Amino acid sequence: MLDIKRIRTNPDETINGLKNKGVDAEIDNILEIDKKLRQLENETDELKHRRNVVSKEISLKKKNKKDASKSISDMQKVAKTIKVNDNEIQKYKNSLNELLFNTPNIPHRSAPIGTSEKNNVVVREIGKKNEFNFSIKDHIELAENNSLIDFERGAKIAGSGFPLYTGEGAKLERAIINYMLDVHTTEHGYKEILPPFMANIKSTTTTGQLPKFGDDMYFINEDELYLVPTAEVPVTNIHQEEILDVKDLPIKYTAYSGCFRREAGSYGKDTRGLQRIHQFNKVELVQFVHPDKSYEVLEEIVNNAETILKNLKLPYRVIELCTGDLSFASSKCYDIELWSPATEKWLEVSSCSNFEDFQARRGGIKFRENNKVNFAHTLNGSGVATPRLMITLLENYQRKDGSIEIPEVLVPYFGKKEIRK
RNA sequence: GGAGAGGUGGCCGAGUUGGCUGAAGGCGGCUGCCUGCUAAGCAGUUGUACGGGUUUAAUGCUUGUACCCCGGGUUCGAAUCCCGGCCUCUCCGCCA
Repeated sequence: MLDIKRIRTNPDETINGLKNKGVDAEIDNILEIDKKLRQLENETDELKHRRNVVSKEISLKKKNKKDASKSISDMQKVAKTIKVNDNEIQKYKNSLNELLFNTPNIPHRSAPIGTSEKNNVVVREIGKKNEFNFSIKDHIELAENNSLIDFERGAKIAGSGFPLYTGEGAKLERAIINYMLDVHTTEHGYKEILPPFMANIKSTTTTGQLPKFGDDMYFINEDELYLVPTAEVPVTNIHQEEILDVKDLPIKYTAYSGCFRREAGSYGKDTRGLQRIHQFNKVELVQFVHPDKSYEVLEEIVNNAETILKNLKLPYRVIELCTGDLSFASSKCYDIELWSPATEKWLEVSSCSNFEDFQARRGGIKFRENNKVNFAHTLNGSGVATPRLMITLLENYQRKDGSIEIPEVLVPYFGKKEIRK
């Protein structure tokens, strides 16, 4: 959520920033409601002040056995006006909030200006694309030939987009998750979290999925709970409505979670195999930081995710998203993409964002420094999501005979050096 | 799912015949005094949000309103009374 005071004092900054994101914000409307709201609040505060004063007088009069009926009848009228005004104020507040909660974050000055992913910038490309001297198979064939994933039975159980990992496939998935968590906790200093896989309306509003993107999530009607689309949601909300001590910053959490996404409206896109699925596993990195540090920390988070890919010796590249491609809540974002040799495409496995105080305002995540309270900055990044990692791992580590080599760092976790049928 | 208890400031904990309680008391925190250092002691101070006025380079000062789980209601006036909801705990049932 944007700071209403900032919009008030510098509306052009907001308008231009949002324009870069491709959004026509209703700033005029926001300012008008804000003005009316404050005016009415002032009037009503004065009435309430009078009521408080006179009520004390009434109390005294009664104590001294004096007649208070005139004051009481006066205050009856005042009370009525207050009630009417309070209702009106609530209406203004509701519409102001609706506007503010639906207004996206402003891009950071350093984000490249552009309208679509075509304007994204490749920051660096690491690792060499493998050269194969045989005709390679794609991940689906590799997974099915080696009995790692049973897509058909997964679909039987829950529908397409719900892969069923079996045998060594299940074990490899688990090895990857464990490996990533270990690196982030022991080498990068994150505290491990295993969060709830469902979150309520307030929590999903904090991170920005609600109110606009509710349709992307699975919703349990009876309990008013969303299945988490990412661990970002539960983990960012750990400190919802808290005032942290500046000494405790930065707070660094890493969390494994299942991720559930309806992917509505993307039928027909990347539907084969693991590319775009409804349930997947991800290890997430979340940090709560001092506002002065958040852009430094964004680079740190990208590096943390890259470490995993470097150690796995998979070729990847880092993309800086242009303003038009930034998500609703983020000010600046890097994507990391892995190279899939079978499809000859780059596949996104991580998205690292700085939200500045956007989520913190929605969720009331603050910190105290020198007796002053301020909003923290929140960031997160995938470290990383498993499905496309699995795709590129299988494809890059396949051998001519159809077997799959296990990357060195995963061997202790997987227990074997190769998968061979 | 059934029965009961309860939700007060950073924490503990008073306050439920409605008014003088933003909230006693204690702990913790901060400031000053004291002290060779530490501890103890003494004095003061100590919530958040949103406004108004004044002021500064940053800041500060002052004033108002709201907040005792959330939302309604009664009343001139509610932490205190009434209704609805949420959450926590205990017991029973069910269950991985």
